[in-house]
Amino acid sequence: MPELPEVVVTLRGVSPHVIGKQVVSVDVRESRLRWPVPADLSSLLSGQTLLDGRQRGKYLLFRFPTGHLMIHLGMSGNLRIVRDETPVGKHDHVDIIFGDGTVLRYTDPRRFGTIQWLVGAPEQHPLLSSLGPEPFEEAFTGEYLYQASRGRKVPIKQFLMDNKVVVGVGNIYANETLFQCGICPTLAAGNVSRSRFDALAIEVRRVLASAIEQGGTTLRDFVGGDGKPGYFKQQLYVYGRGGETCLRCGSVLMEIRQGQRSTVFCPVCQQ
DNA sequence: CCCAAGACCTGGCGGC
DNA sequence: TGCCGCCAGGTCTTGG
Repeated sequence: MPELPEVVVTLRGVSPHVIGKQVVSVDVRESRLRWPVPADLSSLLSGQTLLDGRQRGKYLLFRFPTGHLMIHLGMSGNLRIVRDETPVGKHDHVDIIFGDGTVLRYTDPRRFGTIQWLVGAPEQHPLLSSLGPEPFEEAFTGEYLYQASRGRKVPIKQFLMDNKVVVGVGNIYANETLFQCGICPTLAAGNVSRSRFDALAIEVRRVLASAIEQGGTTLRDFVGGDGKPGYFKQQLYVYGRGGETCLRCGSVLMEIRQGQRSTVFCPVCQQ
């Protein structure tokens, strides 16, 4: 599933094809996503012009004159551009059809994603109101992480994946950034030093930016808005490599479970 | 408030 | 080839 880089790649891929265009209809073939897709989505959107698209954490926000279409891709979702005659696959749940025959198609086998219609300021929506800073925002600094972590006993890896702390860092990139910084993922967040948080903030930005440049990470089904997979997988140092050797020191990488997610780290490089 | 675990889904893979 | 258990990019909800 998409973490922040995949969401950004998706947004950049689809935007040029749909912004400024008018919706003629919406086809909802399966409304049972994480929450039901609004039954009247077609009548809400039809006739409206898509003004712009942006991203908040892993949420995509498409602005229309009367509100925002908010889309989350869950674990297995993707959004891409097809034509109105493109054959429909089993998990192609929603089509947003524009006047020139362009279709923004939402696909999601596991249906953990969501599509909602927001009226008013998106930041005030319950799903967005308590999100932490964007990793590329100025507010995201080592000092911020240090302050936010005081007194916290959660392992640093889970702290980094907490959307109230910072948005966009999921399981792949949490594993990768901690490796790059040489920080053991099981350390209590509250015990991590200020200088290590400085390095971590820098590394989170660097890893995410690099993944975006590579078109994201494709494990099996992620494709960007242009239908192409991402190539960051070739640059993963630890994720998916438990039991293999560390690319830095040659030790055997350990794999453990933290919060029901797999963590892979080098017991020598990360302490 | 903090933290851990359960819940929601489908599909791919390894093992037998 | 078939079935079974386990695993997967997220995050809300519940319970202690």
